[in-house]
Amino acid sequence: MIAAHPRLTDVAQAAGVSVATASRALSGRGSVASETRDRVRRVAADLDFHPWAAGQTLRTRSTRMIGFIVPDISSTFYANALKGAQHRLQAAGYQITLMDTDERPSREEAALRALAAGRVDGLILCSSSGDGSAVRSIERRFQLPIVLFDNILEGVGAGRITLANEAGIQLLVGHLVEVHGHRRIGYVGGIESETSGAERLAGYQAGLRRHGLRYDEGCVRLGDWTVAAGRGETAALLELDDPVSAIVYPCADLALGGLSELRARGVSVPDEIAIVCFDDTDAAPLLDPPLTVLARRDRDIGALAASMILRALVEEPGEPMDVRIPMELAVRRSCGCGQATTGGGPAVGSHSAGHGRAD
Amino acid sequence: MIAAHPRLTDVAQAAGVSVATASRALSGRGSVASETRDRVRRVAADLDFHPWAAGQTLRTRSTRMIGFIVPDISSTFYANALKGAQHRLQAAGYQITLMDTDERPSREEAALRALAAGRVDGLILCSSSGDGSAVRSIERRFQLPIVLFDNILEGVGAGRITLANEAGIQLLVGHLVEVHGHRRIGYVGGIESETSGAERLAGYQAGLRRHGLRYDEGCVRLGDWTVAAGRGETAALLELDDPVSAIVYPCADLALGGLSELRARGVSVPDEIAIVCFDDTDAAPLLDPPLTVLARRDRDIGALAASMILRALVEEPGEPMDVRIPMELAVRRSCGCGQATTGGGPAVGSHSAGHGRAD
DNA sequence: GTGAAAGCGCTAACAA
DNA sequence: TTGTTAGCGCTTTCAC
Repeated sequence: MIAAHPRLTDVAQAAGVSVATASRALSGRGSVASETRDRVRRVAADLDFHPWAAGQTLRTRSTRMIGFIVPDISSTFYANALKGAQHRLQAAGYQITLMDTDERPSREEAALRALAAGRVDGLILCSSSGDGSAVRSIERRFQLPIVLFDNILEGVGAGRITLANEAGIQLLVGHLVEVHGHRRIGYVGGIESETSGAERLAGYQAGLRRHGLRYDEGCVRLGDWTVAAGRGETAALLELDDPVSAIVYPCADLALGGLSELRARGVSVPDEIAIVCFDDTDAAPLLDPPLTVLARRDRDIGALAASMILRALVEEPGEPMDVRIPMELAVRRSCGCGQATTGGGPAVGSHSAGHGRAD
Repeated sequence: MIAAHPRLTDVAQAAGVSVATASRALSGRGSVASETRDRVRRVAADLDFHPWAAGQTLRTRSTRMIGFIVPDISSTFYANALKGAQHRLQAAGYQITLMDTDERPSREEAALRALAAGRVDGLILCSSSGDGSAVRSIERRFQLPIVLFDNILEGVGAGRITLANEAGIQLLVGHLVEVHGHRRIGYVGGIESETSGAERLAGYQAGLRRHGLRYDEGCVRLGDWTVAAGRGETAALLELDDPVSAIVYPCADLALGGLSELRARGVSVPDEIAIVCFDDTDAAPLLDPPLTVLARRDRDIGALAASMILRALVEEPGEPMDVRIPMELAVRRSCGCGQATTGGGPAVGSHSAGHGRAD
């Protein structure tokens, strides 16, 4: 229930003009005598008038809302991306309606439908589904600009932003091989329902190939993208007859679980087993040992998604813009590097992967 | 820009009824012949009709949106609370507009004004401001139900939820004194602009008092609520002539910074200095040593806030409901306890503090 | 049980 | 430059 606040008619009346003039005076569109405009604005300020969104939306067909759909807002990557996006959108007069899908494709689709039905002007979608058909139909149906973020779906999106998943993992594998001489490297990943998971696994394979190492299916364990799975799959990897000397984790939770399992078993990291991780987090430099990861600027990435949406909102639907976010090595100690910083600021290495724009 | 989807008139026309009947058939309010109702609903489904929010809002004065204002959504506490709140609100047909204020009171006020102007039906506010006057004026002005969450502001709020800050910290201090025999305990906190910070500091003081320990101002360091400040203030604490043997941290970031500083200086935790922390996080059990903290059910707390808002939305504005969330010890190793789990599930101790409801 | 019509607050086309 | 007016999509009286 929304209660009485001053309406445009109240402002108009108090200023002794018509609502049309009041509207023009406040919006700046159309011509108004500067004297009148000032008077109307003064009155509006006195009355603490704010135009009622529903009226504007009904008339202009714009909600000034952008939907942001994420699998899990408690992931720092999405949270920081959201902050970056919000910052930019707010500057452009937009607000964010957030939907957390708990990684469930069914909820994602429900979120999509709920928002598409006139609640938002555009959508930033971090899909956790592998199936783009729902998105495609909604994009067509509602002619709604959708920016795909983190995970790509085939044939959809007014813009797409992805991390350099494959190149990033190759960077990690390369570091393990070239700097530390590992020859048998394991991979504990999540089941790849979406592109980013698949690309990371592909990066692992390509990394091995590039360094002339044999790809052994037994060294790859895929489960959920959770701490618990990280623990379990790492345990499974340790049972191997011919054990690995290093493990690559494509996400923070898996690495946390893996590290916990290794510690529980008394396996020394990085002396007995080295580990590296795709995601950086606040805690990563403070773990024991500090985690070697890939660094990126989460907030900027979110801001970029926001810019893409804003662009799609004003421009004709041209070619979808495809951006790959490059990754950089943040070398710490879990890879075996000796005297790297234990502090917070990621010690960013000199290698970098990915390129600014593809397509 | 929102594009053409079917309107209620389209549904009505296709079903051969008036818009009024179509509206009644779909909403279930008013009487419609069951045959007619079924026909209309079938047609609506065929057309994939979704009522356009702005029209409903304009007419009913309800947006079915709840604003959620947080200082920092990348904090897992707020993120999980949001998830809990969203879950409950969605079930009641509401969505969430999120505003992250980056801990800036000016942004908080801007968020408040932006949302109050007809964009939301109610507000869940995690304030980072100590001043309730802006909130009070908005609450009055717009007659908007506001649930205060985590931080309390004087004389405002249709409902208030706080953690048992004081009792929780006392639990931590009590554990350090009773179980581990510490007599000189430091506190590295944030500058208390809001109630929860002040209550935690008060809990520290009360904890000392209860155990007959002298309160020494020199053992208390207050800075920002950040990792960097945790590092700096911990360093300052270590410079003391008469050093402390344990440190209490009232939030996760401060503890992370503190732990990092201690490690950098080669101070062994918990042998030389024991530490405990108010906040639990995913990483806490995986740090070295695993952090002894207070456990709580973040999602449930968010769901509770949502319930309060929903209640305020339907009921007359009765007495504001005041709830304190009790805290429990999750004993790990940073306090000096020996063989506690290193794994993920918090090893919840038997003590608990706080009570279900105050007022 | 159903339809006609009014009106929520706002903007924009048109007239003056 | 300003006012009059229509109408966005929906719900809800009020007649029938």
